[in-house]
Amino acid sequence: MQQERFNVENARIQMRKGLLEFPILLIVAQGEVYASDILDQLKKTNLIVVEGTLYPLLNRLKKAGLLDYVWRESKSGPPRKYYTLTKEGERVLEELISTWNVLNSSITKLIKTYEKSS
Amino acid sequence: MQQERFNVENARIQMRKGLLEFPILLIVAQGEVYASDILDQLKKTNLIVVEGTLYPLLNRLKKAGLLDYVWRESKSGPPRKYYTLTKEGERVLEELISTWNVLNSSITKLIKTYEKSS
DNA sequence: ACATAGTACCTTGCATAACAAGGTACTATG
DNA sequence: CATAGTACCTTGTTATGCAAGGTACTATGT
Repeated sequence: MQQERFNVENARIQMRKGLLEFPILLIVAQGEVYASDILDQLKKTNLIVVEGTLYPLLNRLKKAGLLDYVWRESKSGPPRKYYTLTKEGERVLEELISTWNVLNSSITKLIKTYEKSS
Repeated sequence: MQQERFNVENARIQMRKGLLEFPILLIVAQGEVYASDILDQLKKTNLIVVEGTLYPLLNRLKKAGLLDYVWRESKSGPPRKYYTLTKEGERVLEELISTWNVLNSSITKLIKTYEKSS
C-alpha cells in the first residue's frame, strides 16, 4: 500500500466535480470526528451524502495522507474510527480554502450582475 | 426528440458534482453568447473548461429546455450558435442561486470556524 | 441463551459526466 | 488551391456519487 503525493491541481478538478472533499476536510479540522458526525454536519450544510459515498471518500483521503484515524470504543455499539487532519491535510485545506475564495467571489460577482440586469 | 421536465433536485446533485451548469447559466443570462465567449468568461472565473466538456453540456441544457440558440454568421469563420436563456432556464437559475446561497453561507461558516481555531 | 434492534464500517455494480484526443466543415489569405 | 484559423461535435476513458446489500459489534427483552 504505497502513498502517492496528493495532487492539488487534481483537487481543484475535484472541487468543481464533487465539492465534497472540501467541506469534509473542514469538518474533520474541527477535531476528532467519526463518520456519523460528518454525515450530520454535512446534512446541515445542505450537502446530503450517503454512507456509500462517505466511506470510500474517507478511505481515499486517508490513503492520500490527508487524514488519519484512531479506533475508539463506543458505549453503545461497535468501535468507531475517529478521524483527524494530518499536517499534509492542513496544507491542502489551506489551498482549497483559497481556491474556494476565488471561486466564490467570481460566482458572487456573476450573481450580482445577473440580479442588476433583472 | 422529446423534452423531459428539468429535475431541480437532480440539479442540486449536479451542483455538488459539477458546479459547472450554474456559472454557465449565469453567463448565458447576460445575453447572447456563443461557446468561445463562455469559455473566456469561465477562464476568468477560475473554472477552466475545455470544449469537450462544454459542447455536450450546452446540448444537454438545450435539450432540457433551459437554453435556446440561433445561428448567426461570423465575419471571420463559420457560423456560430448564440445561446440565450429560456423562461424555464430563468426559473431554474433562480433556484440554483438560492441553493448556492445556502451552500455558500454554510461553507463560509465552516471556514470561519476553522480560521478561528488556528 | 438466543433472537432482535441499533449502530458502524465496508463493498459491488451502475450511471453520469468531465476530460483528452481527434474529427468535420466553414471562411479568409497568400 | 493549399494553409491557417475558427467553430462545432463525437468517441473512449476515467473518476466518483449513489443505491443496495453485506459483515460485525453491542445492548435489550424474553
